[in-house]
Amino acid sequence: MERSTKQRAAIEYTLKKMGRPLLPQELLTEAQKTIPNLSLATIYRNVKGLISDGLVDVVSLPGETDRYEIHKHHHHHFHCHGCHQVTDIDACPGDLGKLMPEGYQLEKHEITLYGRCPACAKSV
Amino acid sequence: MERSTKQRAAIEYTLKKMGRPLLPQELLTEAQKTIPNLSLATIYRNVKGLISDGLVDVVSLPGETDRYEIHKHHHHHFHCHGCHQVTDIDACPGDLGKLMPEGYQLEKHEITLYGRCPACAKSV
DNA sequence: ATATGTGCAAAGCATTTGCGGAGAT
DNA sequence: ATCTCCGCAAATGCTTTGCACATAT
Repeated sequence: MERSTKQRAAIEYTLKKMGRPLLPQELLTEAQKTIPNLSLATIYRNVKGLISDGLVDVVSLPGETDRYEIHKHHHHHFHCHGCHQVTDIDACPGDLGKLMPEGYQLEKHEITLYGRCPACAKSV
Repeated sequence: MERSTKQRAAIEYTLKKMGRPLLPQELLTEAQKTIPNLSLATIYRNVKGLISDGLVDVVSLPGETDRYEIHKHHHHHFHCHGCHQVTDIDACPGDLGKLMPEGYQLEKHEITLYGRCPACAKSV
């Protein structure tokens, strides 16, 4: 049975407040503003629980440490080559079932876009 | 300047022969059939070099160790929830530029499809 | 001959786990 | 009172690195 602790509440609140994918360390630093001696292990344990509950999603990019963000409606991600920041993309090309080979069942999909954000596009 | 060693050749050859994303350990085991005392460190060092040369691509899936595969024409991946095997998808929805917010520059994209392969679809 | 690549073992990180104590029910 | 959760520190697993030797050029 799941208990509600102030740690769990602070972690969920922080993810909700920030609204973008956060690294475990970013999440820790931010949540420590509320609970000073919060530990990284607790971040990991609670995030795992929040993911099981469908409240949080993992954002995993090649060569990058996994980030976590509060669950939103279906969306995708943009990863800037310049500043490495991850941005939500609230659009989707839709039906990808037509890409599937015969016999394969499609359950979900993820799209990651790479490039440069407006700020980094200028400084090239 | 890059040298051509038998280790590098064996690693490239193995990736080419297998034709699917391989875990470092799988790649090591397979390439050791040619070079028995090949080390994992050499796998990593050479794979990194092959990636820089554009000969190999990283296939990164959430919660999974990165896999490596020989560079092919543009394609995507399907990840089976049942057997965890990764399959190439030789199709692409094309122009995703329309998903981009104003001012963002799109350089490339990756699509990962999740579901069940024919074998695993039956056994549910 | 020389500089780069290799194997081995140790070091680095991100993440997980064991444990005694704190806190929720 | 009980059982789960927390903080801390140690452990784990993947990847990188330092070093002495081997090898391609």
